[in-house]
Amino acid sequence: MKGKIAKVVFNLNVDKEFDYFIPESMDAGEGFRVWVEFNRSRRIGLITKIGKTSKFKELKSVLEVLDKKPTLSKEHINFAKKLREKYPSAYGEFVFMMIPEVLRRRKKNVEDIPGALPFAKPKDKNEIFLIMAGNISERIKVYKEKLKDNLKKGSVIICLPSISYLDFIKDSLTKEFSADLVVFHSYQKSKEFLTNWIKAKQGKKLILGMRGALFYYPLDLSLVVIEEEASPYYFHPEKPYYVLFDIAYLLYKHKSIDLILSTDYPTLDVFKLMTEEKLKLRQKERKNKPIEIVRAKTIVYRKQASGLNPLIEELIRKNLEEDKKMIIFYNRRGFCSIIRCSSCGYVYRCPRCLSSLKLSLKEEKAVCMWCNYKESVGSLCKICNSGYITNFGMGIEKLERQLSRHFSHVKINTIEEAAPDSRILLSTYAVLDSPALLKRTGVDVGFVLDSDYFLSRIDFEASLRLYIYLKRLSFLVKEKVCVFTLNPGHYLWEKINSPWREIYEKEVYLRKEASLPPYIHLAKITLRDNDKNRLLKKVHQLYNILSRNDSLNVFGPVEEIPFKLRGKFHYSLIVKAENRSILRNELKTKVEPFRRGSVKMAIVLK
DNA sequence: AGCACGCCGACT
DNA sequence: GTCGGCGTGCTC
Repeated sequence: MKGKIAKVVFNLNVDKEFDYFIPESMDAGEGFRVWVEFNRSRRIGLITKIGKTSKFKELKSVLEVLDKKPTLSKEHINFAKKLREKYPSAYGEFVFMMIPEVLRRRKKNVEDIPGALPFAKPKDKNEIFLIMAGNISERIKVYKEKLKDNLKKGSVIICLPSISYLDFIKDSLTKEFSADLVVFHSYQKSKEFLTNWIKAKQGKKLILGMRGALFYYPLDLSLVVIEEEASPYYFHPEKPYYVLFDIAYLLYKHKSIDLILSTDYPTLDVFKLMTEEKLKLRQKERKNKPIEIVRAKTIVYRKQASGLNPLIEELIRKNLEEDKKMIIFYNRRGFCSIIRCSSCGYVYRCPRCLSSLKLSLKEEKAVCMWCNYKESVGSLCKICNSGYITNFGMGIEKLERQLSRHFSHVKINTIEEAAPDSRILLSTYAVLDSPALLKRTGVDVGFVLDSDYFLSRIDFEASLRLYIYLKRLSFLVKEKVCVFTLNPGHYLWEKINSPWREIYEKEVYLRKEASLPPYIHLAKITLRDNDKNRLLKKVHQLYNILSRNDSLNVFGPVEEIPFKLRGKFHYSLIVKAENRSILRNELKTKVEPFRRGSVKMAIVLK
């Protein structure tokens, strides 16, 4: 067929362009959204290309052109194509990632989409910087000048791990920058988001957003900053999967932008880039306080009596005498780990997650730590009605109570309830993911009671994560950190107070020896479904399909933690490959077609 | 993503 | 026989 032919993509898991005939009367080109008939229904497509011929004999006509000016520029369409080549998702899915939600689905005309900006002039030289300092304010000081320079030339995007960082960074930047600020986040109303998107297109903007913001980059983009570069939020496990750093790196390569990775401690991948001299390090001196490793025979409990470990008790007493303020880390929320009837043995479990419920004293209820299901617990068993409900295991609320008994003259609280006169605070590790709260409360000494919680996990990233947590803590305390461990021979402890590079070098060496990222590529595929047998059948099928490829190493299936969440069971397969494009092709051709029926899938790429 | 088509086991 | 779940293929 001949005439003016539009190559159209859809927001579907179909990695193809479809040809449509553009009637003479219509004005449409690359980047325009169109309303077309597709497989017995009507939907929005986006024109990626205009052609003169099609190998199809009968083409359907474009029903309506939805834009007066292109929604996406040619550059954006090409960028979607690059992403398609890198990741297993479809062309159209990436194309539609780049336009706001309102323009994706509804048949909605937008009158005032401004025309595309001209291409930004490629820079003569562009660079990657790794900025390392203990907190965001310090890091902003380091890259502030770079930010100003780049804003003179074009737009800058700062990516944040989560919305909790937004207000802080907005405040600290607006004081210093007169540039127009645009904020993107997924809680914005669609109309507001669209307005911001249009505003960002006009150029020379300072754009703040989460991981998704990079997909909406303006054509004059000059610099991308990734704040908290090591945050797990930057690995997007749902469709379309991507790793934020990869996308920023693609922009660095093909668009010649500058890239700033800002963090207290980097991912191992970024460290590897550093050793290969592919980036420049700007490091601010940090005064980390010493970390002491204390060998413990039992943690928290004394073997027999239900009392505190005498070692810990003694340390706390000593520090109280010296008028020190302390924080104690113990990674179990709630009061206990199991609630059981001592008469019939019934254990309170979450009906949706299969996990045992924990007692929460504040709410006087049994709570599921995974899905927040709550249930009242009386003093009598709800099954046999004959008695004693007892609880087992240690949670921070129980620890708080025990400490209060031992040291009744001082104020002891969890960190969320910290008061100015609290002498001992209790916390889980979660607070170290955004340590602002900890910084505000200010403590002298930190105790880490269950470091082994991390070291015993079958997770190749767990020990580096523990290292980062401990270092963060040692940066925030005024005096020192005491870490209790049952495992004093662990390699982490040898160099815990050495310069950070040494532990990273050791970790890199171990990863190389064990064939783990960043030396190989890894995908963790998690399947979920409410029918356990159907799910198991599926996951074994997938295992068999993937095992046939000799260039892949497939492990599993393993039960995820939590195994059952909100009624859905979770199984994972780990796939390792030396070659990234082989892995990508297998995910695209073997794993993606598997995404059918009720079984749902998430993939984390490393 | 939807939707049709076709295969196979269950059941009035 | 025929109803329905589910695997497979297709959409310009």
